[in-house]
Amino acid sequence: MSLEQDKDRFADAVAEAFRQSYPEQFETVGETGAFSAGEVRAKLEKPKDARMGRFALPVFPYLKLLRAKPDDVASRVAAAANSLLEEDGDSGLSISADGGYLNAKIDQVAQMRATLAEILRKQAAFGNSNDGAGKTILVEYSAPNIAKPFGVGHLRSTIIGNSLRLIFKKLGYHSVGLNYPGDWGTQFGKMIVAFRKWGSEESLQGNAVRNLLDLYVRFHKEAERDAALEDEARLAFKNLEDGEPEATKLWERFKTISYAEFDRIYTLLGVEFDVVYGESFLNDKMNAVIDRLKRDGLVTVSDGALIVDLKDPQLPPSLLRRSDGATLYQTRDLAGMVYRWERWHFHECLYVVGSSQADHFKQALKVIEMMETAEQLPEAQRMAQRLRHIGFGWVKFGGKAMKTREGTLIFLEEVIDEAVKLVREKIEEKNPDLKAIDETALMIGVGAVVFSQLSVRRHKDVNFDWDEVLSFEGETGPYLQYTHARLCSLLRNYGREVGAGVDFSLLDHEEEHRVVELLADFPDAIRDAAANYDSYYLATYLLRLAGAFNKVYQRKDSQGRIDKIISENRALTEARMALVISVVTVLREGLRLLGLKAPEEM
RNA sequence: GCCCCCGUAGCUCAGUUGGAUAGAGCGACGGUUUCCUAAACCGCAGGUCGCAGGUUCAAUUCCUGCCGGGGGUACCA
Repeated sequence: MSLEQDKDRFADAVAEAFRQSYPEQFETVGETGAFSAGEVRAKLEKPKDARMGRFALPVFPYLKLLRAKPDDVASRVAAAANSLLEEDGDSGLSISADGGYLNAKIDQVAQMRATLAEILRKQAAFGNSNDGAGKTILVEYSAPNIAKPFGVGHLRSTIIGNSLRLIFKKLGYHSVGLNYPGDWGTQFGKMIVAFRKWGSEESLQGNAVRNLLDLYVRFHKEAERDAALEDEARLAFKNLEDGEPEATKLWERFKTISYAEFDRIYTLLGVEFDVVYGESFLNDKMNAVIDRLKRDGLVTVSDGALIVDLKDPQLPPSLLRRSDGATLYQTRDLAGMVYRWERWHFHECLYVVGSSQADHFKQALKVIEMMETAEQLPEAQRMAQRLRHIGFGWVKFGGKAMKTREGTLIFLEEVIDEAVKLVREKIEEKNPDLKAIDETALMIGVGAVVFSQLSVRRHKDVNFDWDEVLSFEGETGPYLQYTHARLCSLLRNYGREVGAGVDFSLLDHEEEHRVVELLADFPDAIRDAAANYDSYYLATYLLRLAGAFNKVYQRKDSQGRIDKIISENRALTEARMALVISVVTVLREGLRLLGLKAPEEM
């Protein structure tokens, strides 16, 4: 009997109990009103404390209608519902009235048998669904800028997007991870000007990315004193866009240097993409969009620039072409949206991009919507409602935003190197005999950095704090990995398969029941993460699961001794190992969905 | 000026379409190891939920105003 089925039976019984207990009021609300099973089902919630019940119905919303006190209603309905359930035979479900709530208690053994058997059978496929069958979802993330180093600021988009891509895949979507590096735009005018003025052949050798950054920062510093530099940069970019050979050659070299850097970082992080194309890929696709918008009668000229007036006092116009004829970021994203729609006909297209660009996406979405409305496209051919900006807060350092131009950014590689170094020291101290020490240190160090980006809801700013990122205790990636490693150690020590005839009733401690409840919640945790486009929900779920298991692991008996998982009692040990296997399975799969590795020893 | 996000324990954050005593981690203090990996576990301490109103049986949650922080506000991305 699954949890969902229990909720349905609860709703049926309670709805009927309401009708029997308050027939007069039932007359007034009728069959589909407040006493219907559907209404009851929709009002179910999770009790604050798991001991109160598996799920609960508050009776407060019914008080006005019934003109009665909460305790009276609850106890009356509970009694009626329980006798209804009993008439159906042994149901494993009972209802208690407590403080105005109808708390549902489920037969623990039945629940454990159902949950653990399902996980043992499905293994890593537990939590899979076909929610997304036949649907394509695009996830754009990372999108670093060429000629700039990969800083911790790019980390969030990369980590969140990579995880979302994996989560949607698990839910049965055709999930396409897309990287869209910024390899075009005025910044290249700046780079070209800076390189010609202060750069040299040597700056493209050695630590080229670092040198390019220095040039970029210097440009902005000098431009503060000399405004003419900005004009020079605009001109240089215009030349690049017009295909000037020398500028194009420089641009190609900047690109080669940067892509090599990105690939190294992605390998380090274990991040993958299905499709990669830069902004320049859209260069020959922008005219078509501009022409299309013109035909739709949406384009006007303003101060020499080509714009779409969004007819919204809250939004500035969408700028398609500057007064000098050059295109903009907005133009390219519009062209990209049309391109993606024509190529994939996606169910949804997600842009995992910082919240500071919220207006940019509002504008672009509005333009698409106006375009599709003007063309009177049928619903099935419209994408405006399918485009979604998945914004996230800044990564700050010392309370301030890190900005490339000001040179106040921290290199991601620097952070990872430091984390790995500290992990290595810790392993040498605690587990010096570990064989794959380098690989393990890398998995854990990267895990700490990655998890630090997922432990706060995405729309909030996160403060980059060395001590926090490099902490391996408490609510961290290494905590999850450590719990996983200990579980694996139990499996090695046990060294046998768990047979079919496990007696789950032997798992009779509250701590064990709590773990099973959490295991049963795994599919919901994945759905929550997907529904909110935020892997944070999965991350905190895993922390709860690991915490719950650690309580089992270190539970003490009445004499104050650790009640070990593996003991002389064969049947008990086997039941507990079934639990261990289930937790390992979910923990490993959960970590994978977040983009973390799960070492078996550490 | 206008728009968006944020404001909960000393610090970093949770708080599920409004519900039962506002919860974790870190830090502090006190415990647990003849070791199934102490990167763990237990206990204790710590909050006028920014402020003031309003709606409601019920507000940290919804509405209005104000205060404080951040972001955005057409020829950067």
